[in-house]
Amino acid sequence: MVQKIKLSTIAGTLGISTATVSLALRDSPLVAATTRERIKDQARALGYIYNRRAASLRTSRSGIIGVVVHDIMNPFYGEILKAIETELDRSRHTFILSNHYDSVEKQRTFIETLLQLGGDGVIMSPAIGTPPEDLALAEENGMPAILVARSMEALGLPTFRGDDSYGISLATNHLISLGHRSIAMIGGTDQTSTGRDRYHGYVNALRKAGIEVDPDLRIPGPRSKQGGFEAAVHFLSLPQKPTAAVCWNDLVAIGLMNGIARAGLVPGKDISVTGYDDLEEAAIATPALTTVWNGQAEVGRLAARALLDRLAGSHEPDGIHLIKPEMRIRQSTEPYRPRS
Amino acid sequence: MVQKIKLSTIAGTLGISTATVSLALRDSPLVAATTRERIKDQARALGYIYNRRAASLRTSRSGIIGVVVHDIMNPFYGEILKAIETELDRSRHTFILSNHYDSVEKQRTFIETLLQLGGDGVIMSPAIGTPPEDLALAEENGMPAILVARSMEALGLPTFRGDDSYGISLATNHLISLGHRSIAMIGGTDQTSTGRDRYHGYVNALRKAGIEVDPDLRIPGPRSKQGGFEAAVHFLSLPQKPTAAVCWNDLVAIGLMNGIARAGLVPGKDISVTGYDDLEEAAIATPALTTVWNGQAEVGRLAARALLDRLAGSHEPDGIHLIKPEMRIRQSTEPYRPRS
DNA sequence: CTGAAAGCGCTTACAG
DNA sequence: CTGAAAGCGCTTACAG
Repeated sequence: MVQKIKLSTIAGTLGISTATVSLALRDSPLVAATTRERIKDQARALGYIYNRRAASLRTSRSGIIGVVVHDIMNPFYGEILKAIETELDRSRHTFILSNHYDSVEKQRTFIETLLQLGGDGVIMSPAIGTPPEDLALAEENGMPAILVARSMEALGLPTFRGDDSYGISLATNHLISLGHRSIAMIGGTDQTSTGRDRYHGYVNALRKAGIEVDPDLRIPGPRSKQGGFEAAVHFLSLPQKPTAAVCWNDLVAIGLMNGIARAGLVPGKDISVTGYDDLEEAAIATPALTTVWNGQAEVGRLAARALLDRLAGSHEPDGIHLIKPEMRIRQSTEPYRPRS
Repeated sequence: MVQKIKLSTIAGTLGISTATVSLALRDSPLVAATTRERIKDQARALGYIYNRRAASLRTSRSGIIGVVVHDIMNPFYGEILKAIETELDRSRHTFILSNHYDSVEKQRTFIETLLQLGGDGVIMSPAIGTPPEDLALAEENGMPAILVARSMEALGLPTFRGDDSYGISLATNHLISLGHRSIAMIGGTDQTSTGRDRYHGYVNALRKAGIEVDPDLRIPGPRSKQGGFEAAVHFLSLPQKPTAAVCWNDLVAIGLMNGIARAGLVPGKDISVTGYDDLEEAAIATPALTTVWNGQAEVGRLAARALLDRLAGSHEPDGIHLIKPEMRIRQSTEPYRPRS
């Protein structure tokens, strides 16, 4: 590295002040167009690199937005992130990403780091067990927070997610309408709002159809392909011999179908399976997965817009914004027929 | 937000200088242990937030490391990233992630942003068509770069990736040893070093076994599940009726198997399929995928370590470090039998 | 072991 | 339309 080029270097070589250079580089109308061009050319020629930390120290805005979710390798979050990225790119913000893996400490460390870097805002899907103070920390230090996919009732922060209770009832009703009566629910946890909502949606749909709810038909836990795959053994050995499974999400459904196939049964034919989310992958699974579109791209896009609007000064109403899920019927569900 | 707490606030309330506070908060032995504790307690009590931009402006180190790959939603990169994250977390570095989607402009913007933020270093899998100047830009401005998964011969930067030519020959030889003679290669591109190496490895393995290479058995392009799925139609209609397919990666292989199943054939039985990478998902695919372990976690871990070592002053030898791939035989490959 | 002072590279009133 | 000067919040020699 040679010697650092800074504003004053440009100003010096051109015989003008740093104030004018600073203004010109940010396209201020206060600087004459010709001067502006001369300055920009010189900056380019010298290989000038704008020092954002200096600027940020002065203005106390950094252009950095933090995003923290459970796991970016989970395509559900991946699809949300992609939408956030698209929206943020457009407004020239830099985003810093982190997984919390549901560790409250890892999440808090991330929020602190973001504050230290002068983050302008944060979009997060809070870790299980997040104490409200951890989110309040952000807001108290002038860093607005927006929630996606999971709610935190205590704080009334702007939140964007799907209507889980309604969505899961769509899947359950679809199976009921095909004649299924013994329907298991695979995966999820009572520790998140999403988990509770989906289980209630499933229970309510069964009750409305006059089907007795058998708690043994619930296999909580799985949230991944691996989890769904492993749950197949448990599912297939249930004495009630369920003919259908409502899965926590597409990953669990695909894993479960793989496990069912491994056991010699045909998913779709022998056992009807529904997913949740409608990941890109759902349509090309074998059999193609019947699932519930959960609006990941919408969630990401709206959350990013809400944050940008807030940073621009407009104050949208807080509270939960629910995206309405939609049924996607494919080949993994078929009319009821008894299991041998 | 209330009024900002800074070093001088702490110093003021305690009646000492900011120099002492600064030293104490970073555990300098220059400050007496009792003073240090008193200062730390006060910092905590006041809710002090360290201002990294100010510190970074002064020290010209930021603790930020950039990582840019083709697409973080691709589990191949996801597994590399997870290993990088683990290694970087340990040394209290913050990492900024970006996709370039093989857009040279998006990649350059990212490098520039990183320089503006004072990034300490960057780990990247360069976009197709990256001009050497773009990487030189980083080095020239004092930001060391480490390459993963893809090479850029021109610059001699430290590079960590699998030995593609050797790895693909493992898969090809495995199929040959099962008696297959008509073996297609699905996916990949000649525009990356990886793509060229894998195709050559496949061609060489066939030649060594005395099998004539038929260029029509190559279906270049696919790199995703969707791509593999769509390629199935083309593959199944090849007049040569190949009985096996060496796939560009696990995603293509899984997609291809889904496509084969959709067409009424049984992947593994009717058509043997190999993947590449050994993603977590390979083992639970149906049938379980025979593939080549490509050492993603190793690549990520070693690249992160190499960068941290360089930042700590030690200068490892540049050049390409190849991870040796290993065969993972599962159920998607079986002995040859003619196609009807 | 602790303090006074300069300086990192910007931006922003304030003058002219 | 342009310039001189202060200040953002740290860290680091340098004194004592």
